[in-house]
Amino acid sequence: MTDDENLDSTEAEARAVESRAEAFIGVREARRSEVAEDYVELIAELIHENGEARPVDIATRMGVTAPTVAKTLGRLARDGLITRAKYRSVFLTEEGRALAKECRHRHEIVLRFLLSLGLDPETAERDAEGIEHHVSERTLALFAAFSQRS
Amino acid sequence: MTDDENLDSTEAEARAVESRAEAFIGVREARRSEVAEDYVELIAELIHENGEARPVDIATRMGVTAPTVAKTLGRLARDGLITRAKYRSVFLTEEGRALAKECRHRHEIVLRFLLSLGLDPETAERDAEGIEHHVSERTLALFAAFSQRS
DNA sequence: GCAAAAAGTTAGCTTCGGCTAATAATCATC
DNA sequence: GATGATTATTAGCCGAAGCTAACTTTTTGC
Ligand SMILES: [Mn+2]
Ligand SMILES: [Mn+2]
Ligand SMILES: [Mn+2]
Ligand SMILES: [Mn+2]
Repeated sequence: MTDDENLDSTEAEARAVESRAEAFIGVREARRSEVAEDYVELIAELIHENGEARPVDIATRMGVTAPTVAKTLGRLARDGLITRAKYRSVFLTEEGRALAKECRHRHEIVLRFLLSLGLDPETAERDAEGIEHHVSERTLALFAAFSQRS
Repeated sequence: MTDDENLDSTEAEARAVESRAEAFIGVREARRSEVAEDYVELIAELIHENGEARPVDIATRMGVTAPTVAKTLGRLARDGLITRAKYRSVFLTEEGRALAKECRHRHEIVLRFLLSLGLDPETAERDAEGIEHHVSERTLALFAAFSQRS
């Protein structure tokens, strides 16, 4: 093996390592918004169906306790996704509404895709709830195209 | 609307809420093992390729700092997935090896599936790294079948 | 309109998974 | 085999996201 080859393979290896690290970094970044995404999506749905989004309804649907919801809503408010008044229901900001819409759209595409693959609705819903947060724009487009075509 | 209808729709609604909550609970549970899964998978790969898994190599590939690796390895050891001696490389336990094998298998199926859908390799690797942790056995089987067939 | 139930909040605890700074051990090189 | 570079560990910080217990406010039903 020449020195040149050695250098080349070392550099190629370095690029591979770097690119792998970037994948993990990207996943960690996606992870950071998962909870916020699920909350705004659910809040939008509750407002649409019930006229309002009450913490108690968020809690039962998310399968967490009321204090957990309270704390999370605090973060959402801090991040400009919702507004709220003490002991009152929650409202989405413009930004929150935009995020909710985007999340609902993504959720539906992923769900439809899994269903069109032949998955049962229960499992499809369960898997979609997790997968939706880790699907790039490109993948989403491929999912949508597949469901359409099939 | 009769009382009966009212009761029925209320109970159906309650079941829907319950099932939704279970989906979120399932996703949260999957989330709890994501880091461990990625680590054992990587450790197995490093041992296979380099003969040993050094914290520094784990760190560069995961895109985190050395202390983060040290702390995570502590949890993996506590959970019986690895063994280690101070200032030495890491080894997988029987259980760790089993988990690594399972994760590698799942990772490959998800990756191949995304590639066979027509996704570019870079994005496929990135998305697979996140999606793999949220794919049920059933979905995995469908993914595998699809890649096979196409 | 009051009492009980339901809903919401607050305080305080836990674990996880990230970080920096400082220290310690190992390895490589001369 | 000393020493400088690399690698590993420890201590200590932080925020997210869960929980229980205790308290307050609002809503409901008589
Ligand atoms: Mn989700
Ligand atoms: Mn969703
Ligand atoms: Mn992964
Ligand atoms: Mn993986």
